[in-house]
Amino acid sequence: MNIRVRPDSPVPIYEQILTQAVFAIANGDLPAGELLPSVRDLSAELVVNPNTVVRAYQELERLGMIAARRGLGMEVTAEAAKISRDRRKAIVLTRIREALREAAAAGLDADDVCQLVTAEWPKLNTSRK
Amino acid sequence: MNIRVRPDSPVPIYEQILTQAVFAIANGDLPAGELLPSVRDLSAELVVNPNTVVRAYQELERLGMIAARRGLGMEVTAEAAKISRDRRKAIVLTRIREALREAAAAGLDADDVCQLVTAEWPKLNTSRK
Amino acid sequence: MNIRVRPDSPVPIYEQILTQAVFAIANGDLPAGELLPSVRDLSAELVVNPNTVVRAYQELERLGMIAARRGLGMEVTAEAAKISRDRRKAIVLTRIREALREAAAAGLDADDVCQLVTAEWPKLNTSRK
Amino acid sequence: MNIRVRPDSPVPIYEQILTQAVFAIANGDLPAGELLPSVRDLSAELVVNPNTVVRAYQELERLGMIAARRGLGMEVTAEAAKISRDRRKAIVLTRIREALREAAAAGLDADDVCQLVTAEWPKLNTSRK
DNA sequence: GTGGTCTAGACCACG
DNA sequence: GTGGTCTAGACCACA
Repeated sequence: MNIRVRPDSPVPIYEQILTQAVFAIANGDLPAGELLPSVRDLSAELVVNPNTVVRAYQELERLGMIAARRGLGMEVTAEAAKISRDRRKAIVLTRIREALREAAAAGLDADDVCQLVTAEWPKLNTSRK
Repeated sequence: MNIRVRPDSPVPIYEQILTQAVFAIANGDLPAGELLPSVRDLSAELVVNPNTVVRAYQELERLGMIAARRGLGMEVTAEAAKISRDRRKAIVLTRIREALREAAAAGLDADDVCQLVTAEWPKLNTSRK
Repeated sequence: MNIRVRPDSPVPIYEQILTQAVFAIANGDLPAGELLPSVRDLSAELVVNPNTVVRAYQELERLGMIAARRGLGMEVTAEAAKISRDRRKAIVLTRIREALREAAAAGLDADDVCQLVTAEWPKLNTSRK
Repeated sequence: MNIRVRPDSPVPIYEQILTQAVFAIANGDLPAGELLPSVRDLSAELVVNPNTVVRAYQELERLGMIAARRGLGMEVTAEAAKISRDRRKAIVLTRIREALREAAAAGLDADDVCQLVTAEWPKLNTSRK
């Protein structure tokens, strides 16, 4: 899964796991039918309490992206890819709206923001190719 | 002050007050020497716990933007304008960077984001004219 | 709230709390704007671990029936009544479908089931008036 | 045996096998003296863990409906027909009582439920003709 | 005071 | 082995 967790981040660990799993599914790294790493394995790998992983998995299950196969583990569902892409889009839209609201309150206009965006973009060290 | 608080926002109420005060000072709405409304008055106006206002004021004091005038109240300092503009810039930059990081993780590029910005901008119902 | 929990029931405690809260809201016992008992109070009253109550509350929050008021507690939302009634209906439909499927597998027909229903109904000691 | 298993059902797989075996015996599809399919064969046919079939068979044995014939397999007992009919009745009654209890809690009355039953019945895609 | 998160460790049903 | 539930108790931010 290649999930990495920053325990000192303000964003909850279970949410970090959740988000990275959503993106992994959206990217096709976790195809439908694949079994997720077991709660115990992943918690050991991330050096995190099993319950924290459980919570992330439960959220994924609630979103319909994974389903429990009793005695086997959690399986990526057929609809997971679509759901994950929708959710990813929603996450981005929400964050951008929040940022815009604050930018507007700061007295910036749309052009200012676009300039900021194009200026800041290259500074991001993302995993994009 | 014309501060408006959204109690159901994910951002803490004290931080909403803080941010709007910073912006008000940066815009010149609160010139140096001006007295802030008393904790009691503002908390009553915002229908908010007085402790919440106290915390916002403490933060402003810590930032050097207001100072206590014994027996009178909290006064906007001479350096407040400069400090507030720096901080305003930092706040907006931070938020935008966060949004960009997630947008990049979702596979968008700079153009996509600018399109989003210009599309979303008019939908904001801010207090700007 | 008048919630009662049977710790030895096969249905999870958090789900018992959840279901009874849903019904309480649907019945109007918990009007919109009302604050739920605090996690600590309810857990003490039910002689149950606070986390168990937390889980039930989180589920209610996810359903949009309650919302956290920071520092105050959990508040019944305006839409809670409608949501709870919908959910209550869905719960009943699901259970009846499951029972019917088994009844059909047992070789009963619709008339047999209706006879069973009218025969069993008076034996229920419910809280209905 | 014509047993069909739904792995994603909330009811445990071993219990699905058990119930359907009980019903098969009650219907006379499995007369006394008949040999059940071997654990190995049935688990292969149902694409299910052999231990799951073992557990279902153990339960049937515990109920006195089948008995081990050393070297041959599991045989339907003489008393199986009577036992199975009693149990079938109990199973259906239990499920219906559970559904009724919830329907009552939701404020429905006996007529409402009967209407639901006759409305839902044709929608079942059972193996019945 | 409130809820939110996390850890540690237990027991259970299921396969 | 798997996940599901529960307990006990800790620390934090917020009001």
